[in-house]
Amino acid sequence: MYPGVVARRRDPAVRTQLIERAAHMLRTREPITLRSLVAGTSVSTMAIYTHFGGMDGMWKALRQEGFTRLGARLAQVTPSADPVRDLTALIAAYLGNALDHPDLYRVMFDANFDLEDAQAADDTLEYLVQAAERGRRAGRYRADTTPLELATQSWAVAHGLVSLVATGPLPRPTLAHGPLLLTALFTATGDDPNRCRQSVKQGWQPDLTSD
Amino acid sequence: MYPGVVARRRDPAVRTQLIERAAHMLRTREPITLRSLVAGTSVSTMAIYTHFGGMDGMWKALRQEGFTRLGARLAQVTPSADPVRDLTALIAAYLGNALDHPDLYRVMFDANFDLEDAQAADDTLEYLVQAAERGRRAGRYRADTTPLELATQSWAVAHGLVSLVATGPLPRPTLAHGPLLLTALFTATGDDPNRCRQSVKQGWQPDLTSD
DNA sequence: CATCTAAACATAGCACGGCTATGTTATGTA
DNA sequence: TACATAACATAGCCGTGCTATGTTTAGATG
Repeated sequence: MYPGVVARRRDPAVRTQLIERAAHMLRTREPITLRSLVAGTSVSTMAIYTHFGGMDGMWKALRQEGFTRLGARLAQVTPSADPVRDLTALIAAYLGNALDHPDLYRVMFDANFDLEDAQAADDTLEYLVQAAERGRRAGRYRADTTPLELATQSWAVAHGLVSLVATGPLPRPTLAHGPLLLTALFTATGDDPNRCRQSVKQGWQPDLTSD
Repeated sequence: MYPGVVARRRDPAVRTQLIERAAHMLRTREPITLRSLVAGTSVSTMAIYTHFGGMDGMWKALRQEGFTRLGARLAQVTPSADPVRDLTALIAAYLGNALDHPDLYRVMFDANFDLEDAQAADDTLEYLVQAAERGRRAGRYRADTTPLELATQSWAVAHGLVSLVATGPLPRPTLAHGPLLLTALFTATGDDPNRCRQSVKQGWQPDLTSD
């Protein structure tokens, strides 16, 4: 009788509000439960089910949000004429993000790593790949290492260091090993040692108060 | 009247049984809850409280167990005349352990990293420190890097790589970057490039079917 | 060996967690 | 304006960790 009839649309603002509140509760170390999350908002517990399908979906969306924020932070790194400096700066930004939001960082790598949009993780890696690609074109790396490989290796080093510090047993000064590790990696990939040290030194400014 | 009286002692076998069952449930992906853990055993839920003080204490003990197993695996690495080979072999064993028991590995680095005995984590690190120390004495490394620093750096690299593979988004073949990363690190610390490559190649045999 | 103490142990029930069933309301098309 | 549909509110279910309480048992003492 009314064939093309379409019902009430869900309000995207509710979804955003819930994710932002969850991120804030994570930051302030409040336990995030179905009821505590909706408490203080104008919506009921059912909102979590209509917008996320349950708490699992909410955590998934929160992981997604973490990658989005990381991507935004990496985007703030302005490319220069020195790709090695840039790649270092990207890694430093990665560390800064993890240190500023350790709980969110941990959530990002939780539970089977299922994201709503797996592309989001690839997109952040792409920042590193791009810098590596420019480094390869600039002749700073040997051709037998692909940009993706170098980006992945840089990521592994950064993740290992920062996760052991931000959510692990190592003390914060351990981060000072970052430049040495990156220099070791870049040099092993073909960059000139002295030039590499310079580039890494210039790029290594982990801004720990941005967001 | 009976001043020095001592009451019934708790049975250590119960504690061991519960931890082993928890480890097994972790391996078989069964959800570990207070009730599901004691189900199938002859003990009641109260046993978790007398032996661990609650589920938190049980997880803590399980983390401890993880480090104990890791230590046992590292102990299987027999030292040779080549300390760089040995350090590489230790890292390979570390990776093998994490890949064999990814869930236990994740638990080990969960939640504020509080262990029953913080020494256990240091003890496993000590294996790496010892190898690094022997490497320094053999003149393979410069004196401006302490054995603890080199061990920590090796750990960070290994942890970053294996956690992104075992419980993260990277595919398993990514582990093949291990030798390159270690060679880069050891070379940057002063080892001769060719000799280092040899040592790493000899040490890199991640036995993934032990335990 | 009998006795008494204290802790291990079992049982029952609490508060809170995620989730679902069901009723109500708002939205947008016809 | 009428109606179909899905967003939304409410209430209650089951499973969770935990605690209160009663019972049992190991073991030192005399």
